[in-house]
Amino acid sequence: MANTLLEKEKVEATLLHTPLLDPETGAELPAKARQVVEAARALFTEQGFGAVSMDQVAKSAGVSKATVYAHFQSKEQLFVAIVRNACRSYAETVLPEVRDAPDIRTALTRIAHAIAIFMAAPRTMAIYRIIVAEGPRFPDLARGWYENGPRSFKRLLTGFLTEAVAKGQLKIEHPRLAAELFCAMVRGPLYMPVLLNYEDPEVPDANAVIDGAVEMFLANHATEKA
Amino acid sequence: MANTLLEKEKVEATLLHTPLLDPETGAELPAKARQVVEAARALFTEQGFGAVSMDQVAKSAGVSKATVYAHFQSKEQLFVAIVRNACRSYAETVLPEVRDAPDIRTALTRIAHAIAIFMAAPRTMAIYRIIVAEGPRFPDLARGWYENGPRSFKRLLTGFLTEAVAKGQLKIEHPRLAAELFCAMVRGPLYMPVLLNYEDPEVPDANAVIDGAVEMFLANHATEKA
DNA sequence: GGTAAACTGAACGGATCAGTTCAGTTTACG
DNA sequence: CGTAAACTGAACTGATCCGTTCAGTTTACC
Repeated sequence: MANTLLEKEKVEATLLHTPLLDPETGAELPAKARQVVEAARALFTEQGFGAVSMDQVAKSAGVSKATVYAHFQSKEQLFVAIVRNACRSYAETVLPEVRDAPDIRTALTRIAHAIAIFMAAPRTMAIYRIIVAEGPRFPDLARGWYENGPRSFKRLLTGFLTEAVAKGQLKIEHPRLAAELFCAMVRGPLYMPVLLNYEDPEVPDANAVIDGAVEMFLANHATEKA
Repeated sequence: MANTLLEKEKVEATLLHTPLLDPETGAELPAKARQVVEAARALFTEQGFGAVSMDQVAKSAGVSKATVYAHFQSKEQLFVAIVRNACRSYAETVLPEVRDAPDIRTALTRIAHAIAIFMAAPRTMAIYRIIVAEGPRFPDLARGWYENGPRSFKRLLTGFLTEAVAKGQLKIEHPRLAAELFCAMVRGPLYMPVLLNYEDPEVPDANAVIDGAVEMFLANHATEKA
């Protein structure tokens, strides 16, 4: 399975170390506000937005409720702050490391690995779950998440594929479509069990999915020399 | 785009005409209970489980709240009844019509169409949204939905592919994996905009996705004679 | 050390909601 | 017609929760 430059730890570290920013001012959040955001993120992702009370958030953050409301106008605003911070793009950290892969198959496999690891991260799924659940109530938020997350990643992947075509490593008529299909092949079979917390023994395991997706992709897009 | 035996109307009709059954006894629900389920389904799928009160359900069903509780133990039980009924498998109605397709490419295209139409149905997405949102609170329910819905469909598709292999129309090493990848390619790019109610102009349209998926699939799995 | 800001904790208002109760009305049916 | 079941509507309980208030305490900083 080759060693992947994109270990699980590295991806998760990236997710954890993004500093918390105020979405309005762009400044870093003060300490107490950070505590609140961290606690609320843990609670919301565990139990959902509706199921968590602000008293719980305050208690779990080790802070008085008055302090919570001193930093965040409302429960909704707190939620917005969480998602805004959580979806700041991981994508940039994934693709550059892949550019120096020995061949295109290896590169694609690494990308697929990165997608799979990212998808399987509980935090990713938790945020996704909340976005899906509360999307109708926060349309702007859902849109922001989508643009910073999935769309941003697919743009980068499209760019990568386009470059590979220019280098003669691949032949692709519609790179954007190809990027969509590739992502979908890796993500599709793997995310549902994580989302529902239910391991379906019939679903092929991650490595089989990754290899299958790369195989399928190359069957359609490889150039002769590969 | 060829005429599809699987028109949107037919799929939706199938979804609408499945009779409402009591998940416990299997008997048909009495009239008032049906009203409640229908009203609750409309409200839940529109506003989500948490945002709808039982008073709203009763009012919208044209029924007293006491009657609601005469038929359903609790809000949770009502929800269970809704999802159980909603996910009774649509899959069986989709695949048989495809068996007499003139060639494998046409068959795959029709299947892809059916997936796309089903995915795009607001009712499908609404149920999915609730399953995702409330899954942690109703693990059994989420599992039941998954088994009756996605898994059941993929099993049928796997069977279809296996038959096609036996007939020499396709060559596939792992039919189950192939089924997963095919589904994912069609569904992946198309469902997010519906889910978030946000049309991303960068995402290829449904026909492009369907054709692209079929193309990719056949590039890997077509036999020489195709 | 002193001042201003941030924070605490506890209480409280106002509102919503799940689920119950019940006396009275409608419906189904023999 | 008469009876039993189903249903109504409205009030009520008990609980939760968001968000506010405020007197008192801690913290940061000059």
